Amino acid sequence: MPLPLADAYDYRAPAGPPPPAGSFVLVPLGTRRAIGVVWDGEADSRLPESRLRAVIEVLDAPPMTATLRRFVDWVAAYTLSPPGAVLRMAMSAPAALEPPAPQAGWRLASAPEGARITPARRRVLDLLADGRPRAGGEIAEAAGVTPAVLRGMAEAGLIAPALLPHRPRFAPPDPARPGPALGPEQQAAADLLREAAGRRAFSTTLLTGVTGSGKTEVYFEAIAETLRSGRQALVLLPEIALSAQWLERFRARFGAAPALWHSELTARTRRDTWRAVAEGQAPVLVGARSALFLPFPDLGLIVVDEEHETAFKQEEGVVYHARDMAVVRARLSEAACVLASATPSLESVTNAATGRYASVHLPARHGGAAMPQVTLVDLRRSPPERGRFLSPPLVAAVGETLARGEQAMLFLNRRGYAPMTLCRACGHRLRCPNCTAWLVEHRAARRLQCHHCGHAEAPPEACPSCGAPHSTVPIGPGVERVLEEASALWPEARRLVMASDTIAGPAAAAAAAAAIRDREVDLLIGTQIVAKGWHFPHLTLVGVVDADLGLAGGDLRAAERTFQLLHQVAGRAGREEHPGRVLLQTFAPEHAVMQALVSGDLDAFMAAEAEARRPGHWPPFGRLAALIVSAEEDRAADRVARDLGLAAPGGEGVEVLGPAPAPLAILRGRHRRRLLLKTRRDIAVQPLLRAWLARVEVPGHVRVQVDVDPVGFL
DNA sequence: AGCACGCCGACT
DNA sequence: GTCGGCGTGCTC
Repeated sequence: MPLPLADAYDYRAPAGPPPPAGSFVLVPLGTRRAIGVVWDGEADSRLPESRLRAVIEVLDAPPMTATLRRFVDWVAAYTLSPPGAVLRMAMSAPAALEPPAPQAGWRLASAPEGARITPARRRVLDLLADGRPRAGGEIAEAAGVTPAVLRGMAEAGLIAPALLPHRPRFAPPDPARPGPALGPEQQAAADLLREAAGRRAFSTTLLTGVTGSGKTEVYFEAIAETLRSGRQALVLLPEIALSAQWLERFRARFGAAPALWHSELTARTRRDTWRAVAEGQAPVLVGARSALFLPFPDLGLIVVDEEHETAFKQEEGVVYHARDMAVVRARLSEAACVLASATPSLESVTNAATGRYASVHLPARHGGAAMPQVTLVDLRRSPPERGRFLSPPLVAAVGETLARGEQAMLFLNRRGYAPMTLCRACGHRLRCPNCTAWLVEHRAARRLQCHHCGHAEAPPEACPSCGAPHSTVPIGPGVERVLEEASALWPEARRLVMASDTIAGPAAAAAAAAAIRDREVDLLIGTQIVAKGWHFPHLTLVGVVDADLGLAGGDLRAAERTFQLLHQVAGRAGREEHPGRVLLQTFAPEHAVMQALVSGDLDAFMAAEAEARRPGHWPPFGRLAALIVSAEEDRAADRVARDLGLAAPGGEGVEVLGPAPAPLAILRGRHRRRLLLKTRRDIAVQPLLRAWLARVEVPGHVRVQVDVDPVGFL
C-alpha cells in the first residue's frame, strides 16, 4: 500500500488466475478503499487467514514494471524509508489508474426537415462536414460560435454527441531532424554518448564543459539515439519551472515538445502525463526530481543536467538525492545515465577519476566565444560609500557597460530588501517566532518574512523590545536594496529584478528571459535563479555583490558550492560577439574559491577540495548519515538526542559526531538536534543506522529523521 | 496517509 | 448536556 508502512499487507486474491505482480488493485483499508500494488514474494502473513480481506478489483491499468518495483525497494532500503512511502511517489497520479473518462464531442446528425440554418449554424455544419467529430471547445473556436449555438443545434437535432478518438498526448520528437552543426570535439562526445545510449546496457557518463560549450546539444544526440532504438528518455532539470529556454532548444532540435513533469501540474495534466508515460506514449519527458518515479516501460536514457545542483536533493518525506537515484534507476533499467555540468560535484568528479563513471569533456566554448575575464574587487581596499553596497570599481564598470549600450547584471543571492532589521535604540534584532532565523524585510511587499517557515508580519511601528518608535534600521543588502542603489546611480537604465518571489512560475520566467534577449532590459538584478542555464546574448558584465556569501558556516561543501554558483553566474557574461567581464566583490580575495574563479582552473580547485576531504574520510571519501531529532519541547528533543548519543555505534572506521543543536535550532516551532554518523567508504551506513535506531525508544511526539548522504547541514 | 476514537474546553 | 479541538493508534 502507498502508505508509510514497513511491510506489505496481505489480501485474499480475487477468483480466477491471480493478478500478476505489479498489478494495481483496489482493496478495502479500514473504513475506506485504497489502491495498492501486488508486490513480489510469497505471502507470509502472520495474520490468521480469517482476518484477510478480499481484493475488490484488479484495475485496468498497465501493471507497475518489475524494474520500478525493484527501484522502489532499493530507494526504501537505501534511505531507510518505509517502502510504502517510496511507493507513494511512484503512484503520484492515482486518477491515472481509473479508466479514462470518455472524451465527449459532437458529430454531424442527419439534419431534420425544417431546422433553421443561421449563419453561425452553417459554419458549424461546414466544419463538421468532413465527418471528424470534434470537441465542443474546438468547434466553438474554429467556427467562431459560442457554446450556446452548439446546445441549440443539439436540441434541434442538427448535431449529435460523439466519442472522440483517443489521440496521442505527445507528438513524437523526431530524431532524424538535422541538429545544429557540431564542432569536432562535440561530435566526438556525441558519438560516445550515442554509442552508450544505443548499447542497451547500464553506463554512467559524466559530461563536463564550460557554459556555452554545447553540452545540451551533445546529450540531445544521446536522446536521438534512444528514440531511434524505441526506448524512452528522461531528462532531470533542477528547476523545471525555469526551463523555458531549454524547451525552445529541444523543440528546435526535435520538432516537438517533450512531456513535462513537475509539482505544479494541474490534476488533469498530471493524470494524462502519468498515463501516457505508462503506456509508452511519452518518448521524452523532462522533469524535476519526482519524475524519477514515473512508470516508464522501457527507459533507455536518463540525463541529469546541472548534476551538481542541490535542488536534486529532496529534504522532506523520503530524503533522497535524485542524481544518485537516477544512476540506480538507470542500472536497474539497463539504461545509460548522463550527468552533465560545467561545474560537476566532487562526488561525480571522483567517480569519473576512479573509473566508476566514464567521462567526456568539452574543452572550448562553442563558436569561439572567449571565457569572461574575472576580476576581484577587494572590499577592504575599495569599499562602497557608507550605506551602499556597490564599490567604485563595480559602479564604474556597470556605467561603462550601460554607456556602450550593452547589458549588465548584478548578482546577489539574497531575496528581499535587507536580511536583518535592528533597533537602533536597544540593539534588538527582529526574529521569527517559529524559527532560529532573522526576519527578512521585503520592502516592496511591506512585509517582514521568515524564509524558513511561512511567517510574515507587518514592519513594526515601534521596537517590539524597547518600544522606541520608528527606531528600526535595515542591516545588509538584498536584491531589492541593490535595485534601490542602482536606481539612484543609473536612473535612465531599464531595470529588472529576478528572484523566486518576483518571477512566479514558468510563464513569468520565460517572459523575463525574452525581455532580456530582446534588449528591453539594460540592468538585470537577480538571485540564484539568474544563474541557471539562461542564454543572454547581449549581457557583457556580471557584478557579484557579495561573493563571500556562501562561504560562512560549517558546511563541508561551502567552498565547492560557492565556486559552482559563482562560476555559473559568471558564465552568463559575454556569449556572442562581445567578450564578457565579471567583477567579484569580496573581503577574502586570497580565498581558494576566489583564486580559482580568477584563474578558471576548475581541475586544480577540485583537486585541492579532494585533498582537503580525503584525510578525514569526508564525502566522497567516506560516508555520512545525519539523524535530525525534533520535538515541540526542547527537553524531549534533548532526551532522545542524548539517548541516541549513548547508543551510538562505534568501532574501526565508524564515528558519531554530536548530538548538537542544529544550526536551525528551532524550525517551524520544533526544537532540533543533530547527530552525524561518519564511516569509511567501504562501510555501509544503513545496517548501522537500523541497529542504532532499534536500540533507542522514541516517544510518539518526537521525530527522528534519517538523512543518508546529507547535502545541507541546517 | 486517512480515518476513527477519545478525552478535554466552549457553547446552547 | 453537546459540539468540536486535535493527540494517538490502526489499517491486511
